[in-house]
Amino acid sequence: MSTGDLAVDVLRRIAVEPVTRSALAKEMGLAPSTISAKITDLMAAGLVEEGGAAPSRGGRPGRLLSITYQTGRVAVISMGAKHANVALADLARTIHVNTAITIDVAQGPEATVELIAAEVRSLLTSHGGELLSVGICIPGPVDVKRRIVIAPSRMPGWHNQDVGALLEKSLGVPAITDNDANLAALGEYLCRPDAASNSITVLAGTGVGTGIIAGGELYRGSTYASGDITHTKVEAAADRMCSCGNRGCLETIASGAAIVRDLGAAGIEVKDIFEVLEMVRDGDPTANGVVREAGRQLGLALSTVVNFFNPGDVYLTGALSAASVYVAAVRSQVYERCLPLATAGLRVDATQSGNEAGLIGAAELAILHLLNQPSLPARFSEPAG
Amino acid sequence: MSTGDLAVDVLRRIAVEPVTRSALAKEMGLAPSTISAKITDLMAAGLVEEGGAAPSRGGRPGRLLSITYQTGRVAVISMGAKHANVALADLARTIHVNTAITIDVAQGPEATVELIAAEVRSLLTSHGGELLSVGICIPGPVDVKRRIVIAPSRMPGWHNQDVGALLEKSLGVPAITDNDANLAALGEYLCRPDAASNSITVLAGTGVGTGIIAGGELYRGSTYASGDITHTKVEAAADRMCSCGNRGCLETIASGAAIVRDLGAAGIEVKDIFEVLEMVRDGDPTANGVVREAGRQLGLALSTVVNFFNPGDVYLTGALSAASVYVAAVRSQVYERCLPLATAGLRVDATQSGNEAGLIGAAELAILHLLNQPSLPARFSEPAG
DNA sequence: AACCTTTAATTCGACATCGAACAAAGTATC
DNA sequence: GATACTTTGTTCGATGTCGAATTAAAGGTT
Repeated sequence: MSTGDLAVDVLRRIAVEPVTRSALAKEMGLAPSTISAKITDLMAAGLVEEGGAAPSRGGRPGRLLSITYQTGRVAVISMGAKHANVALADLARTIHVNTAITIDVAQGPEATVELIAAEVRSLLTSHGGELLSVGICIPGPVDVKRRIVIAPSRMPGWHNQDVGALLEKSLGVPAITDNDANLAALGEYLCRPDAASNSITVLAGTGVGTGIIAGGELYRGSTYASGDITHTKVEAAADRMCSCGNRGCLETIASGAAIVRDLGAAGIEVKDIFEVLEMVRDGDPTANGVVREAGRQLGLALSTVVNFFNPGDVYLTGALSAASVYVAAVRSQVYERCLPLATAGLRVDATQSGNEAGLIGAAELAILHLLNQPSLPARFSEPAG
Repeated sequence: MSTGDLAVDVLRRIAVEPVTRSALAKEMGLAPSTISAKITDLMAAGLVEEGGAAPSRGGRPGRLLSITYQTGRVAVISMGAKHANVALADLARTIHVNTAITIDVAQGPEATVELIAAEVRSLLTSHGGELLSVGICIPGPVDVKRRIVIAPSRMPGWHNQDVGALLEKSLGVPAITDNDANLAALGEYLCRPDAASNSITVLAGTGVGTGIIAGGELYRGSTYASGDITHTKVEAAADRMCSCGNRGCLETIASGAAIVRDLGAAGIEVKDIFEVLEMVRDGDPTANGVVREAGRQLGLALSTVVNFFNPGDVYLTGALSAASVYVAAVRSQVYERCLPLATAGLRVDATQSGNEAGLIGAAELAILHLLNQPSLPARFSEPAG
């Protein structure tokens, strides 16, 4: 993810970890003189400072550069229908605190955002740091350009709402909004040093969504609707009616909601998908079977889009990705069903981010958004409060 | 499709149609001074010359620029198993001649390429022009980087063959090779002034393949295998065995080969898909029904990838796209099956290029390849032989 | 200790692009 | 037909990037 602004890219890289000028030049493929010039500017602006010397590698040791402003924080939020994760990250996208709060989207945007903003303020008070920017993952389509939620099936009353504006009003810093699966895809891509430049990230929790990375960039489609696979037709769901009006959709058989429903039909009453996952961990055979079957059906649907999109990696995130039977079922179906050329070198892997991929992606976009604000240097050069 | 080389982009634009400097600057979003500098260089190299004056638009009239070397031709070839189209295009990608010859891929690469090269030489003799470059569409996967054909199911004996090298050896000019559906997608994208930046192009002839444009660039996937939808599972094909080893693949019901087979099973013996299309034009009810059903099944499979990829446009090319029942069937299924957000603003349209999209895409890549050769200016400034 | 090798960082000239100002060559208006 | 206006194209200074040469600061060798 290049920002187009070289100074911003350099600053971001320095924020991740102190580095020397020559390391920056090599990593970013730029001339040493170019890096030197940028560093001179950034130091003059008070954004970067020289630290100690890097260990010599047989020659003159380099001088480590680090960002001056270390207490800046971005608040990142992952919204569900009943819960939200609220976290604080630094400019290197490292998450420092991550708390879960209870919300209810049915209460509407204003009340919900206020609950979230209160938690952000509480975290800042207890953990310190100055808030610079906010990013939020929405479980529904988001028109990123106009920054509004579009027809979210699981969030009635949120259509056309500008959640970013509500957050900005309450917290007083710039905010960005995007779909949860998109941000999970971005986060997973950023987390992995060896990530393929084309990947599909599945977010499997109560619902199932996917995010797409194409050519190393987040791909959102022509109407911000990309990544839907829940309405792929699968034979095993042929007789089930879907909320979309058709029959046989994946959603009716492979989502967390469907798993809960199926267990209920089998006489096992469970509250939510987390309870199911506990049963799976405890070795309950019925729960295990239902989760495995959901994984098989997802794998079946995924094989279609893998054949079409030919990604190098498929990442599984969300609550269900914690169940190894689920991951194994998806993987075996994808490898069995896809064409040999599509599976050559294909990796199907559960998230390595402890299900923080969405938050990391949100942090990335929030930081980029912040650094693209015209008034940036002033904010940054303020001493920490 | 930007080449990264500004001079090349400017030259390409001038080749399309004489333009003035200021029009170039506006179209390409560059400063007038930048264009002036480039034009000075290109004129010094003998590649561009000033023609007459453009009509005044209320002020000083512009001076039209055109390319000096107007007789340069690229040969573009579209290969099938039994036929090939061999054509000559100019630097503006306009196709001047297009002939069909009989080949047989079973004869192997050397013999087949020699037949094609002979036709290219014959066209040059009869129509004039100097050959600058060659591009060829292959009905199978092509590793563009290593420039070899990979495991083409319809071309046994061509695995790992470098068709480009054979063409270069025979014709003595640079050659490029790519998959036919990829080039059709590129050609269709280039043909349409209002093309969406994300599109799926279906090439439906004897087989069915798709090419993908993502963010205005041709997308080829991680192993050059992108665009396969023929192994999507469709209910109507549930009992049919596919060459891939699974059952229920789209290919067994919606391809030209399947249509021919189905008509045979219904007691109507036909030679190939072109014969079927003639019957459809003549109003044969059985042929009509089979083609319509094939379109419905393709539309069903397409709806899955449209939901996933959320393109702005879907283009139908290949022999079957000439049948309006086929196009209508695809369109109705896509609109019926896809999510409202994915079909908002979605266009599903038959090719407008008279099935020359693949050739146009091949011309594009061949010209870019040519212009990126280090020895370019010398070649171009030679007077026409 | 003197010298060579290796790596780090800067200096400086070349080049591409931009934007603003300017010159050129028409049309429109009175 | 004089003047104002409009559009085209060039000139010129500023900026950003590159690459080669140079300086800086270590470690290793004899």
